[in-house]
Amino acid sequence: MRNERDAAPRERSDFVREMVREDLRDGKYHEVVTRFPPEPNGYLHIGHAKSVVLNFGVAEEFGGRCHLRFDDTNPETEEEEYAQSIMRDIRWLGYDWGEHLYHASDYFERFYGYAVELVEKGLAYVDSQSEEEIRESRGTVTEPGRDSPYRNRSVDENLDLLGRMRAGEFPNGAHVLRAKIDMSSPNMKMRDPLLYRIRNAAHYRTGDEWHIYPMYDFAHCLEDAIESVTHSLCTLEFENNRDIYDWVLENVSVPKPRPFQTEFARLSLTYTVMSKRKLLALVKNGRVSGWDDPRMPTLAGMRRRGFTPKAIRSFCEQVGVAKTNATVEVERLEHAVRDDLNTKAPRMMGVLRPLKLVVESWPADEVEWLDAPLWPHDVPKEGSRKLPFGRNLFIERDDFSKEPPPGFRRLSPGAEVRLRHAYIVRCTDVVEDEEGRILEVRAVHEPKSSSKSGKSGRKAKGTIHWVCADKSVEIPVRLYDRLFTEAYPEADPERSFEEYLNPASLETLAARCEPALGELTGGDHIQLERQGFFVADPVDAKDGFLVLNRTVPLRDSWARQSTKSEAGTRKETRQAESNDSKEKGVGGARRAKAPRKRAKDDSSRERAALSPQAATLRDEHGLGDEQARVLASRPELLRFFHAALGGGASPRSVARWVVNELAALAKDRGIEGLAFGPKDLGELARLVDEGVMNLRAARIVLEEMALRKESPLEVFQRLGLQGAVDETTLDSAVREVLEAFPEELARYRDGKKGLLGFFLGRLMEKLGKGADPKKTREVLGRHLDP
RNA sequence: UGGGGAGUCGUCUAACGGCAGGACAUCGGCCUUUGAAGCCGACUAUCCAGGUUCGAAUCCUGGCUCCCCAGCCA
Repeated sequence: MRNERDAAPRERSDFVREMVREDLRDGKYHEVVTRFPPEPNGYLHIGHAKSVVLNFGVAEEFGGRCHLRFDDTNPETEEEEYAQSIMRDIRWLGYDWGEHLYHASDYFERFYGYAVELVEKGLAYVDSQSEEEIRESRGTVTEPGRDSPYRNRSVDENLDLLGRMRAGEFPNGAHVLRAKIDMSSPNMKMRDPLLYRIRNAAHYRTGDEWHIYPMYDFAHCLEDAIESVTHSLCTLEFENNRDIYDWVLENVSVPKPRPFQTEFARLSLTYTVMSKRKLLALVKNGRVSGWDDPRMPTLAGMRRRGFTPKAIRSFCEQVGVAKTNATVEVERLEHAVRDDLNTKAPRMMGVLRPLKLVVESWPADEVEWLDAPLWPHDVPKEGSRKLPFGRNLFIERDDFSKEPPPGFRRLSPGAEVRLRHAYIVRCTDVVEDEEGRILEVRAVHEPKSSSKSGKSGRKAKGTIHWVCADKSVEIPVRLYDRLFTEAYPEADPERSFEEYLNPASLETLAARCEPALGELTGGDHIQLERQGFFVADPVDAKDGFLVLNRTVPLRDSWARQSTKSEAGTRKETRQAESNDSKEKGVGGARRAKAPRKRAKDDSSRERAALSPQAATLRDEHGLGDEQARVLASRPELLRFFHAALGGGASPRSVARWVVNELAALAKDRGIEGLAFGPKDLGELARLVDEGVMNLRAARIVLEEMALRKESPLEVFQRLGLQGAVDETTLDSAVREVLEAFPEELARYRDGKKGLLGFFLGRLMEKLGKGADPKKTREVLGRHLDP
């Protein structure tokens, strides 16, 4: 039943959803509760959007719910304004937490109760060392820490101190509450982590009620447990914190079933930075106009930039969820934006850098109002606007060239071009000033080529946009580009990311636009044909004032092509340099690449010679080098090997089972957790040696044996693995399989030999678990290549 | 050099011992009153080395590289 290839496309899945599905199936939970837990100390960015989409998405798909919970445990950085912006952004993205809005600060009293519980159990203590002493006695990653002199205070003293900390009797830093775990734990996070610190500061919600505030590691797991969260999804850097998460929940009385933490990779994007700290720095240093500057990767910025919630959501879904640290190319986001806007943004015309075009054949005082559709032929939407045409027009400076490069399909002396939605014109003259700057272009129009006359029989090789000079409106336009010049602005540890700010990330111009543009209101999306998608800035749109922000330019294969041919002469040199620059390039684009290549060289070294013990093992028992090496280095496997010997199987086969199969099984359960012993394994090896069962069947048997105490032969018989298949049944089975997959067969005969495995797989399925793969393959081979 | 994670086209991501697939990017072509969109095609990948297996991206062993952890931040 693996023929999903022809079935409906598999629903989008990832390791998180798979885990949730299993948990539900296994009855670990009966409902799914996730949460999005921002700290209100900054604005949400596209990285948070990934988490929002994941958490709300998973909850929705499994019929559960997702909580919005403010993780507001640090009074010094958090503000109501941030909380408001976060809620606004999540709603804008299209998600609704319903009644499930929570605050860690609402749980402060309960946290305190749990702290008291830990103290009473002797699992937490008040430490009165200075911050410095605590840091110093924590040890390093390679050296264990030392116990605090206050570690063994009595429960009563701890309780007393903790109560007075709460009451505000001490200055900041005088004491902390710590969990009593293990100062020599290899996991730094488990070296008596801090649970509470004194902060004599006003909290934006609880005011002066508290003088102690819980730390993340103490609070977060409790928040999840209190809310009956099932799947606590967080980013990879919290992997080390998972041990404390579990420790706390195992040691206090929280509702069951308790939540479990799972980590996934946070989102990084090229040409930007994504940490709140760095974004805050950009704001504070005035590098951008604020958190909602359209160049910022914040949701507020993207909204002003004209990105749509739908685009951001589908982008997040497309990049997927995994555990690999990865940086997504910003082009992917841009693609999602264009894809959405393509069917949502009506088309209009505006000239960014105007050049006067005089249609000499058109009467000076005559204006024709054309009817121009708002949508291209492939967007199934109705609607049009009135577009004035006259003698004096503006066209884009880039759309005229006195000496056109090859392939130029726009206006040039003597050449014809179509004016979008209007007439074909031919350039008759160019007016320049003394320095050769082009002042205006003159042309004549072809009256019979009007767009409204349908197929006029005339074709121009290109089409350009334009506006009527007298009837146009001037609108300020902001052209946004990437905020940084480097794909990985944080890659160089020697330099600040701010050194890579793109000086040209914002260009403001006064565009000449067709009259319909004047009707726009804040938040409206449009496409300026041939240029890009734009949005009427929703923040600056006040009192009838209008500014257009360029959301994203259109793809421009001409620009790509022309820069390429411009650089044509340099091409060879660049090619020659490319190896060199790849090695030392500043661009982090290659930063993961270079080391990878190096790895290849390093590991192709000869492997160290066999140890004396391994050599003895090999010679005494006739083992392979690899088998001997593994056995010699794993005492528990070696013991098992020796104990399994003597049952009649060849030492080499026994070694094979021990080294390959036993090692794998013992990985999760441990050798002691296995239901079989050395003798059983030896017997299995013998049965294979003697041809009673084939290797494939034996592996299935072994898996069963690991779970339940049962002899190899018993399992073998119980599962009906004796697959003595005679030639004729084999033959007809092969025929049937080949007939069932005619397409694959054709491709195989066409040279796609990899399909042999595909057929064999199907065959083995058909023949049952006991079938002998060698024999089956032989017969299959005869049919495939007669 | 302690512990915890991760390595699949340029980029992101699938394949749960059986056809290395998709998307973005790139490059061609078709179409075109947007050099857009759309359509068609091409290109390029399993970190390395051994081993097990009829068959390995997947299992075993070893190595390499990258990320995270020594805040009274989250």
